Amino acid sequence: MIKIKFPDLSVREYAEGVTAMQIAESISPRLAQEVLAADVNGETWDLSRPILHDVAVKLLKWDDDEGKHAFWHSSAHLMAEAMQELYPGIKFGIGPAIENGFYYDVDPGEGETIKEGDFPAIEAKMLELVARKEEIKRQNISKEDALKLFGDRDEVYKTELIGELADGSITTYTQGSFTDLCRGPHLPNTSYIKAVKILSVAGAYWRGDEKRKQLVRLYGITFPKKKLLDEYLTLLEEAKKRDHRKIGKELELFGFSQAVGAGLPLWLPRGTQLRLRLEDFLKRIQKKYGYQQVMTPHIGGKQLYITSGHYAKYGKDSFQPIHTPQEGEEFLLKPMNCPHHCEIYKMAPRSYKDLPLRFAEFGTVYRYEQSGELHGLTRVRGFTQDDAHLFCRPDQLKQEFLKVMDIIFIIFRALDFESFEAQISLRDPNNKEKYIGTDENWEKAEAAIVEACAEAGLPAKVELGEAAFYGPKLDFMVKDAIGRRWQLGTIQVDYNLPERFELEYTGEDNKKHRPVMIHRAPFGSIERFVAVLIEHTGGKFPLWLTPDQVAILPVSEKYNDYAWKVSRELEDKDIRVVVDDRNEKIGRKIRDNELKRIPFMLIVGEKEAENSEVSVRKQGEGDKGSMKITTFAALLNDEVEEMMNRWQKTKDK
RNA sequence: GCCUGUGUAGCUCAGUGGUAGAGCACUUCCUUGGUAAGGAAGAGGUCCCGAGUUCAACUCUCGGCACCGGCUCCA
Repeated sequence: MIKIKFPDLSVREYAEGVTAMQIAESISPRLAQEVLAADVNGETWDLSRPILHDVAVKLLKWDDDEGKHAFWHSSAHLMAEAMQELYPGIKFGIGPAIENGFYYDVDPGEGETIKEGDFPAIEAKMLELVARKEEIKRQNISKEDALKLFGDRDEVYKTELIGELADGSITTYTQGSFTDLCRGPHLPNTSYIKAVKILSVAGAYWRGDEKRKQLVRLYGITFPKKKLLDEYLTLLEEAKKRDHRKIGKELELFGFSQAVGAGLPLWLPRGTQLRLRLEDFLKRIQKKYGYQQVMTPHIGGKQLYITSGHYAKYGKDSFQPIHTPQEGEEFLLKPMNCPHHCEIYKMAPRSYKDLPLRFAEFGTVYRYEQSGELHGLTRVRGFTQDDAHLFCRPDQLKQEFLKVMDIIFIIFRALDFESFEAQISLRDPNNKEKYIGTDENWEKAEAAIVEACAEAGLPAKVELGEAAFYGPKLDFMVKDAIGRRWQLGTIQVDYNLPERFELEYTGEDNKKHRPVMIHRAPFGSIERFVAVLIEHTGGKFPLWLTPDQVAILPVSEKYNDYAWKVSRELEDKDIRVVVDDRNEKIGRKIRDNELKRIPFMLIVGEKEAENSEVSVRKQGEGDKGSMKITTFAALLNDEVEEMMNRWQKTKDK
């Protein structure tokens, strides 16, 4: 007998070799129906894998991420099996579960491809295999057998993967006629999968390497109930309505013109108003934090970028130099502001007493992005960084870094950006030639970031190889409407550019010292920030308004007639806030009436309540979304102090 | 840059080998405080661009561009 411990710490005895499925059956038939996989001592196992020792077991269901993961991983195999039947000679790459669903990379053979029109046939075949209720069997095999098994079938991608695995650690999973190299875990059989949907097809390089063969990647999703699939598809539809490109067009915030060029946004009057509001907001915060505004030109001499190292790194992949007609000089459209700010630093001899110096600029930069990369406002070729460069003494570094973090948190808090992820981006230690500077400088810079995060109590994920070529970064990632992650705020520690630009200050000891540089942009780029902001609020974010465009009308049953009159008197206003005193009916009446005469209006719940929300609605359309009235009012009136206090309160908690 | 897909009125989209439609929006007039109202008239399109096939192309073929979903990249 062996002892099985459960999450509630209870312990039961079972015969040696018991499976998680048998355990589930012993608890309840319902559980046995719902369980998908099992957590065995922290590892996810198949339900049918015999348990031989005393262990802690947690039975995983659809609601557990690991349960979903097993479900979707098996679904990937199911799709592969279907394709194997439909496309003889197809070769398989990898097919993992992902955040929402799964994909499989396949090579359909020379000149062959799989198109959107083929999806229904694959889906039908998958459901056919589901109906067969094929058992999914796990097997341990030797490396030699694995190489032979997949080699015989000419599965070149699989054999490449097997070649890198250690003998003894190789497992395969088989269902019907399909066998895959796989670590698992998987569902007991294919019949768990009740609803399938192939979502999209894309090209994907084998092992993510641009120089290797491009495979066909099919994305799909499956569910244990048909209803869940419908709900998911509805959710996707809803998310698409929050797309910043759609809302940006509807609300006339920004646009693109083919004549101007791809990836070069045009800010329309309303969008510009919104953008200026955000810029002003940040400027006011920065003023309180001792920043000085500077301004630099949109081009810079080529030598500037040779000095910084950017030319060697990105010169070929940038907009090419601009030449003067007579002198043959070369200028680059500036892809970043750092070199210009370094030159500002050098305009005067600096003393240790002058530091830190904080130069801020809303600097518009131009980067050549591959055509396929462009995406709304989130990835463009011309954008404005809310940039600043801090030059400080080494002993001031951590304190300055923490203060920058504060600024980012004030902004995120003010705009209700609760769900961000912090990422520490370090260099790839196996690929040091991609970076400039000495190991010593890198170690110092990386340690500074890690320490600052620890001190601020900020949980951050560490990613190797994601650093800038001149220094490590702390990045703040936020998801868009359909779950894509975008980098917004960034703070970078840099010991290298000060060296390259030979920046100095005179120390207390009357000797020359090298300052440390912090690059930082809380929004990242204003374009991207606005995009994500729109998607988070569903565009219910009427910050393009100026205070004189807004009227606040108190509305309740007894104010009905009054509101009616006032709304007529205020016809020249672009927008007004209706404070709906908890009377939804009246609110709706006024709202609809208003819509006849004004382009936008805001509907508010209780005026004083902290959680009260405003929403914006365009004539002829439904509600677009909402934001907290307090946030709205504070931003509208540039109440920076208020925003800073709100963050301080959060921090104190 | 690479692999699917899309590109028709301001917006959302339908459509055909014989040179274009709907709804909403827009303009004018009438009607109307209870409500994104109703009625009448009207304006608006080198059907993304270029080449080819054809008596004839918005429609078919090829090339380009832009956009969408991914891959790669992202200072």
